[in-house]
Amino acid sequence: MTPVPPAEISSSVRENILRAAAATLAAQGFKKSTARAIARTGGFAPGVIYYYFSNLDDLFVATAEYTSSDRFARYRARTEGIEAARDLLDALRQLYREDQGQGHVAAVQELTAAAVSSPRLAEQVRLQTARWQELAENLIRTQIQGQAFESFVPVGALASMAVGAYLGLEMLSHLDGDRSTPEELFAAAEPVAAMIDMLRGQTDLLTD
Amino acid sequence: MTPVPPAEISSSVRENILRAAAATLAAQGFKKSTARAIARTGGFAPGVIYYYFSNLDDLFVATAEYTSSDRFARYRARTEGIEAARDLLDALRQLYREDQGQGHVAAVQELTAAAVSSPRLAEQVRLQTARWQELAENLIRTQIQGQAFESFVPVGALASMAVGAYLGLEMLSHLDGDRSTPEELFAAAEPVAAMIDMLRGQTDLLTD
DNA sequence: AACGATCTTGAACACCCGTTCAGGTTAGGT
DNA sequence: ACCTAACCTGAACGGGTGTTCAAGATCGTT
Repeated sequence: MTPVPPAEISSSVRENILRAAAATLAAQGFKKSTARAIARTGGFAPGVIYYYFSNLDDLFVATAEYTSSDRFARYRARTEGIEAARDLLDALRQLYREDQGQGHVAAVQELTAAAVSSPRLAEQVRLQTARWQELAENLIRTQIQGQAFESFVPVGALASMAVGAYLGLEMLSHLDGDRSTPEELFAAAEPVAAMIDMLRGQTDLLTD
Repeated sequence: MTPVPPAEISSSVRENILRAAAATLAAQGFKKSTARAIARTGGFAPGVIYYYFSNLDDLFVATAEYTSSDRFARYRARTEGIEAARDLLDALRQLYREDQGQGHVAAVQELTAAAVSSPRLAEQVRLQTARWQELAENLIRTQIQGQAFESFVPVGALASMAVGAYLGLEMLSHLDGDRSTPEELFAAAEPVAAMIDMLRGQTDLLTD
């Protein structure tokens, strides 16, 4: 009777459910992501969800973790240690391109909106957001290290802004049904990156 | 039999429904914003919704227009013509404070997420977003007018970024249940504003 | 005072929801 | 061959959904 799976052990089925949940969220939105809809997407019976998760809320919390961690790991690995702002920008542009159409971006957005009515989900989304915030802070710190303006930059706040801009960018792009490329936005960041690289080492430009 | 109200004429009831819809969206999220829930919030019978709107989708499209236009008008009036970057920042900070807790911000967010499954709603949200984008472009253009770097600035892309950051900021703040103030983010923008004001008129700083 | 147009109500309709669970399937140990 | 534990199925349950509509309320005009 409703046995909990032995945790740890197995299972690709669990992951299959998570993928189906993410895909359904991205394609249909939170309201239409019913147990039946998710099951249809994944090609399994609705009942199986309740073998691996105790209820739908549980599934969505797990989905928030799944869709973000996956992506986070790749972002961290591919940006850590990059020193030139130009290279960092290119890396981000490339990562963004790869994620487009994967559906995880849209899923996160739906889950964020859904968080109003689920404290557990809200907590999970906050947690994931904090990880991104920290990653952004590290990237910014690497960029400005040794710059003349290093001590002027409010890193935490700037990181919040960057994360916000990134989320907003995805939001807007998703609104279009992913019709618009974010290429122009990355292009806009290019002069900034160039300026940062140019200033590197010039220590007395803003001390006046 | 289901007569359409003579348009134009009347009605504060219609607005009352829109307010109730926005409030319910903000407090309960899109999924729980049912006809009955909205009616309970507004203190009217569920049936009345269908006298003023042809269905719930219609109501949400109208709500997207209502919550954004209201706010947009105030933003435009209170920022147009401001020349000093510092003053603009203060105006935005003040406007943001006033809107906090009004619920319109959260409502827009819910509607944006809901747009995946409603083409008409998606179209309306896109339309409102375009208006904000245009406002941002005008503000930026005013700020950089006559600056040394005027010709370097990709105004359109920068405006997209600003709108994205603003949306993202609201998203993050809403996630907290509005526990966190965005004060620190505005603080982060202060050095930037100061720099813009400082550079005003110095025409040959970046021509190298 | 009576009327018609306008507005409001809430019970009723068919339908879909999250969740359960008795039963079926599978696979490995003996 | 048989047993057992794990896994999977989908019909069935009570309850909530969007929407309709007959009936009632309201009110300016006559």
